[in-house]
Amino acid sequence: MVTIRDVAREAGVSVASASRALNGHDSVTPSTRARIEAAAKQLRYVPHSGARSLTSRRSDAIGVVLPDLFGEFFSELIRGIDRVAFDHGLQLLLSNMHGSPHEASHAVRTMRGRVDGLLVMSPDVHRDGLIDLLGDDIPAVLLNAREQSERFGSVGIDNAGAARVMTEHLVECGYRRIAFVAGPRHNRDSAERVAGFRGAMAALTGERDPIVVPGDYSESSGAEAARLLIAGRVAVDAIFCANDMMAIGCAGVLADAGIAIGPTIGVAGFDDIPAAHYVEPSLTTMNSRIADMGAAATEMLIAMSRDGMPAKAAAPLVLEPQLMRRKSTQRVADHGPAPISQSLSTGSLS
Amino acid sequence: MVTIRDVAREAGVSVASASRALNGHDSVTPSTRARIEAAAKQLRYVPHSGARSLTSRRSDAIGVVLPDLFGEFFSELIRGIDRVAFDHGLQLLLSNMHGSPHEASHAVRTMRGRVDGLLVMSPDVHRDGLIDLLGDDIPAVLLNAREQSERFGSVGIDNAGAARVMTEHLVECGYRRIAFVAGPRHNRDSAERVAGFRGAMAALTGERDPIVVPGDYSESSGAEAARLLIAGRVAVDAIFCANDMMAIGCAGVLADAGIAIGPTIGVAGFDDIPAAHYVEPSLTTMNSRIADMGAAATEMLIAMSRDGMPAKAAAPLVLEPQLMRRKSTQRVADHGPAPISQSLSTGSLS
DNA sequence: TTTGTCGATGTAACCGGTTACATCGTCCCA
DNA sequence: TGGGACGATGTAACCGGTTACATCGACAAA
Repeated sequence: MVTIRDVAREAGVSVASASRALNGHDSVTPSTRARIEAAAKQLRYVPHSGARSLTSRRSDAIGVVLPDLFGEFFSELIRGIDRVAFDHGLQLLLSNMHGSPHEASHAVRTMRGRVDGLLVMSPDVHRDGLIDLLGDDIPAVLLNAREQSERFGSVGIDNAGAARVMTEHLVECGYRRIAFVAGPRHNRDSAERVAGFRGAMAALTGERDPIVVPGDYSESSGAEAARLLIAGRVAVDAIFCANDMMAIGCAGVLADAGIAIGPTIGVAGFDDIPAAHYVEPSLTTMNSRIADMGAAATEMLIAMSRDGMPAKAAAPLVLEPQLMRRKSTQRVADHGPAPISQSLSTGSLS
Repeated sequence: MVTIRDVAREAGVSVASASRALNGHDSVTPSTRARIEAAAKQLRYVPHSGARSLTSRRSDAIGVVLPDLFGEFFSELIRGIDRVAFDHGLQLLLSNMHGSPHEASHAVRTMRGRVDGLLVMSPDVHRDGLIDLLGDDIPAVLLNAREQSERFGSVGIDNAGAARVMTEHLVECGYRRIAFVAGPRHNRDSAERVAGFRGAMAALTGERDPIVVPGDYSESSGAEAARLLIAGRVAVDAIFCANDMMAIGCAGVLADAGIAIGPTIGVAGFDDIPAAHYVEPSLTTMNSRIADMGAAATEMLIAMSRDGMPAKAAAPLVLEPQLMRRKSTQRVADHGPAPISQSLSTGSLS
């Protein structure tokens, strides 16, 4: 491995001069600089960033600790984080805690000293024991956690508000007997969505105890919920699922049962994953703005580390999801663009 | 920031003893060890991994350099990489080169000294000038690149073979006049898929110059291709697209034109992104096994670094995509499960 | 009691950079 | 011609760990 001392020796100068020349400092004679650069090139010298960040006390990297690598959610989040991080020349050190508190603390520990800041998405920072692992010496932003603290930044989405917006939309469309399919029992997001739904139902329809079916965010649990409603002969004219995958599973079962989705029973999801756009009929849902959340959290982290330590966290940021109206809550069927004359296409294409 | 010297002072021992105790070495008296651990806990000491890896010459992290954060592709790849990396206790340092050779070399340079190995997905390592940045001192595995070298490992998928398999499937289904929609002009994967398609067509149908329409992997370019074929009154009974997004765009236009997808015109894609499963009719495609590719590359990288440097690369690995038969190439309509009696469902649900 | 051994602990060098401070030579001005 | 100022370069300390080697003390054997 070639070090800066090798370069210095080759160029016949001291390491200090080599360092200065390679970092573009001004107090170096053009000729020495040229000699040093030539030596570096010839030896294929590449600086050791680890060693550099030891003295400079900056790593130009931020750590990202995620509970799991959920499909859509994960990639959207990373995309948003990357967008901002890239603009600031930061790299991403990724850690998947695989849902285990032990792994979570391991991840945070090994990130110490190699990142300038931490983006942590943990269902529960207390339960995971992260709360005092996140020291005062490095800024941290919590994602989607309801942790109010002076020490951390925090970015999340307004689940309750979004559920209210969707419920209003359903009522506006004319649906009245609305059932909700919940996510995993201890999932905070899901609980907030249920609460928002309940509140809106009480306010809008007077129904104080609407039907809430349990689910677990999986497509199959959504299907199961639909079967349950059908088998129980429950009087329902719309189903609002706590996420899109369950809504898709739900819609599949309804369609197989010959029920017109939209006209007969409205179906709505939450998250706006790409598939929501592609299913037939397309799914009305709340866009969670996951990428925006990642981007906003990264901005906040950068701002915090600029302000110096111990960082004073900015006010928690809460993003409002957006309603995406699609066909699954449309009471009158939309037939789309008029088809090109059948005779023309069959005549020419087959 | 609390260092190991603080811990040592607090416990009344030397840094050497502190280091030994905290790393579980055996030559430490139980009582001293206890004193040191107590001090560490009290001071909330967390070791500085950057400093540690400077001496130990291991970082327990691997660098991942990607051309861009494509949606499905990216998340699948990361998932596969993470699966293996996690099993080996490795972290992932991610870099997005945003399609720019300059960024690519910057990424590789800054990773020097903070990772034990590199996973590089670069359209062209030569053009990007990465070829001699990837020194001999750190193992590297190239993803999806046709670079034959002793110095690097390499993992890719058999694009040509997969295109052949799909073409055979289409012919077996009874389609004869098959058009291909290509990806971006300089994309190597796309070129290989075209070549596989051409070869198979010549062998199976005798057609030496099948129609190949240009595209760019986007949904809209697939739609455009379909419009082109319709407008040109081209005699075609199946369309094979170089990726799924184009196939989805293509199918959309055909459906709007009133053409039955499957019975009248078969449509096939490539990659098997989740949406392929959800579109109606579901899309026949080749599963690229992206996650497997990431996992295999990571395994190879780990094996290389275990063998010591300069690493001798293993033989290049080429994965065979799998055919996913779905409805878009089904000549007879499949009506799915018999619907539950309409009277029952409407009677109970609305 | 002396000496040799061995285990626990301390000292200091080292990993590969950066940088404060010292040194040296040149040039300018009195 | 001598002294001061300044710019280029070198020396060495430092970042926070690890570890080879030295040291020290206790204990056993002679």
